[in-house]
Amino acid sequence: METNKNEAITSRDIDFAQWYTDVCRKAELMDYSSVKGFIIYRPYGYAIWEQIQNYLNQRFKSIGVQNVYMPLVIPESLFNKEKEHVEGFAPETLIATIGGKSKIDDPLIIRPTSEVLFCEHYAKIISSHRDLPKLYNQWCSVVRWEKTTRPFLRGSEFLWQEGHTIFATEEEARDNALGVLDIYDDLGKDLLAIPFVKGLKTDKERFAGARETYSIEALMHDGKALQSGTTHYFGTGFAEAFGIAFQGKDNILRHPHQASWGVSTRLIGSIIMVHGDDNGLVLPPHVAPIQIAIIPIQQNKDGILTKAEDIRQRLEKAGFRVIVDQSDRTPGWKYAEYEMKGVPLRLEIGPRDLEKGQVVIARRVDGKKEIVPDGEIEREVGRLLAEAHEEMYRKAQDFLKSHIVPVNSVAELKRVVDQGGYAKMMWCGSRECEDKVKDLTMATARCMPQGDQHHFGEKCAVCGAKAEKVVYFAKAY
RNA sequence: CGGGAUGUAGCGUAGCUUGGUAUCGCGUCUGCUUUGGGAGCAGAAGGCCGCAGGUUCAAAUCCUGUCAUCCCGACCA
Repeated sequence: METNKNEAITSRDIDFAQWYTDVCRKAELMDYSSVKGFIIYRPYGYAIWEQIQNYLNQRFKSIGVQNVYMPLVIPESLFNKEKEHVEGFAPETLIATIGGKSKIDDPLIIRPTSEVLFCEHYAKIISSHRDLPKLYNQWCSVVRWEKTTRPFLRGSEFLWQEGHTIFATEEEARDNALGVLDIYDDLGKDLLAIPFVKGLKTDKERFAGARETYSIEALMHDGKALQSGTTHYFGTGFAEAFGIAFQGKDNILRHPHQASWGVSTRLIGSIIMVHGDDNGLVLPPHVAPIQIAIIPIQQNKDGILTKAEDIRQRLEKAGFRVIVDQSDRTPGWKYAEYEMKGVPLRLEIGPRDLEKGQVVIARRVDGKKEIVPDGEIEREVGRLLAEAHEEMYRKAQDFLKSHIVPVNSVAELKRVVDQGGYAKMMWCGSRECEDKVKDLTMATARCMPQGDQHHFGEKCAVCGAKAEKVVYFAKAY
């Protein structure tokens, strides 16, 4: 069941939202299901997620994280234990009230996040300082009954990882939250070719139940920000609510400190909207499920397919993800198809190439073609993929940097965010000023960035009081 | 959850005002010829007209409800 590729996708500049939807469907990343907000992750889209999982599993394990799996459902009575947390999620929970044919007395919440399940478990298994720390993570899906949904960006169900860690001291827990934030930042640099702004969330934007929330924020091509991952320091609030305590070496009973952190399939949305162009998806080489698509030209002629297959095997042996498209579509059709799907490199092999002992390699990121001698294919593919990653990261970083603009008034801020990008503002830290900006401009405080807290003014750009923080505002998804 | 739009074959659509059993293009299948930027010819298959009620001799068409998708707001990864 192929969809029709002949119709051009909507141009980004004409209708960015429509372009996004077109790419999601025509690149075969997902399909809609019959229930609002629940999407089908098709093989090509899921394979991108698997690359992200592989990277993070490796990084998580290097800091001592263990994978676990918690139940899908949470009894409502358990969920209600931490007050702020409940209030944060209550409006968007899906609840099961019937089991078999009988009514369930304590209704079961389909997890919107699993804090309370981890806490309940931790309360049982932690009693001594010897039981700490615990660094658990789970890969699962969660359900939040969303009003507006968009593929990958906001779904009623989405896939994610949620890490829930617990430590003896505040310092360790906060270090964990910050350390994983750095891992997420590396994920952007190493895998996704996406530069993030990372920093501390304002109190208003903080996660329900957390003491501190940190986030990585990506800037989409249309100038809107997308929160792409969060980490939280919880303090001892959950531990107190759930009765988690440990006896220290000093024989005193204490509550441990917790952190949690997660990224979701929303990252796929980030990849699409940061790198994509009017020809479709552009995948960063390290997440691309297919890194090289080999297109045989006049494939019925002697030796062409044999050569293509030989090259495929050589590249696979060298560690690349590669396919040969032997279907009987025309070469032009295949070019367009793999461009739509964002495959980083296309390798053409035809009679002329065979004769001269060479191939043609075209890069998705800029369309440039190179002629490569047969004997150098493995090496050149490695170089071209590395260059493509660098090029994509550099382009995204240039775009990000040129869209962070310091402002000294709400009027200036509005101009910046209306045009697209981050307005960088000095802020007194009050909720009133934050709310006022949102009311007047539709922009929200994305974060107070790490590494960009150099004060460039004395006064809050909203109220004129003494400025405490540098904060970035943007319109967000 | 408010405002607007739309659901007809895998995709895009005509038909709806004025009820009579669904049009066209692409895709799919078969065969031959093709192949360096979305191939050509010939033949074929494919439809609970989103779903559920109602009106009627008769409903894609009229009425009611419902579900989903898209866009714009309010709320959130």
